[in-house]
Amino acid sequence: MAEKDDVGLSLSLSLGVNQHSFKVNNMHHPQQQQQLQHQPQPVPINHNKTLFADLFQLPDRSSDVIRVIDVKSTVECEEDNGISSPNSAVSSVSGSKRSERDDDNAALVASGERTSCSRGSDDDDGGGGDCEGGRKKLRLTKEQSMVLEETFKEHNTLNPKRKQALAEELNLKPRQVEVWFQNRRARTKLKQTEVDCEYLKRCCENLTEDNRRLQKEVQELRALKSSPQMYMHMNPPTTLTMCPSCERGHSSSTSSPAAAVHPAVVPPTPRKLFGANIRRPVAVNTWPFDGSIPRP
DNA sequence: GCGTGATTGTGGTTTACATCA
DNA sequence: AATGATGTAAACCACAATCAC
Repeated sequence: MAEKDDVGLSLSLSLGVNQHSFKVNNMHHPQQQQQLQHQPQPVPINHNKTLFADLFQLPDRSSDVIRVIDVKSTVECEEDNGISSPNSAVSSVSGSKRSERDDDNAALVASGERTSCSRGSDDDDGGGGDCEGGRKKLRLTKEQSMVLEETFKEHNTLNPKRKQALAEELNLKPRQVEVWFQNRRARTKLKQTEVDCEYLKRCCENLTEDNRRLQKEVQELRALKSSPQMYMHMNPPTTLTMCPSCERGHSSSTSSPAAAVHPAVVPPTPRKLFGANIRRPVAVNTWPFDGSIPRP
């Protein structure tokens, strides 16, 4: 537990959380749902990654390594386990189907019975009284958290079958499992965003520095150009990088026009783009990634 | 104050169904 | 009458924002 959580983040392989573009399993017919459950899970697409890769033309796309943060890096929940037994699951509305929830809520609203405790009909079986005084929150046990966490790592979304199975295994309601996954995704994404932001800041600083240096180089070259004699006696460039946007060579550490003439002298060095000291954060993982993700 | 379970509102997608040319 | 295109409502899921413990 200690090793991965030193900084509260764990880095591993995976895609991120954002998966707007893949909401596939919403069939209402039992038959179709059944079929769906046997289909491979839709592979979420990380837009953050796309953004980075496209914006900065990351060289490393093949690996599709992104940072994914382990929000709940501290799976080691507090030791207050006594608070939460699976059976204390007084919270949550009904089952996994929104229609049920909506119907419940709608019914409550319609009958004017809706209070701050918006628990649905799930608690029909004796939970009705738990509501008084606002919603109560259960605390998942260490075991429940661990199982959820593991499942989340395998895949950060749920299909109905998995949800049901998890709920049964953990003695929770499907809705609770669903909510846990939603919150987990949201908080993972939040952490991811923070890391991305930090990363972008550093990229920006480095690019600014590079820009400053290149401007200086341009000035020097212009000066040289105005004195042809010196121009002829210049040494060849020692390093050269390819400008990713215009695909023309740029001398990066020497100032010679020759660099622009022979851009392929040195292969482009991706690190140049971000500066040598910046390493792009690695994706925090949530599920295994085989690299075969279709891109939009 | 923070972590986290739960709620609410919203948007996107798919399907079934009705209507029309 | 059969058929394909189109519009619409319903159901579902995921997400963002927020509440509350």
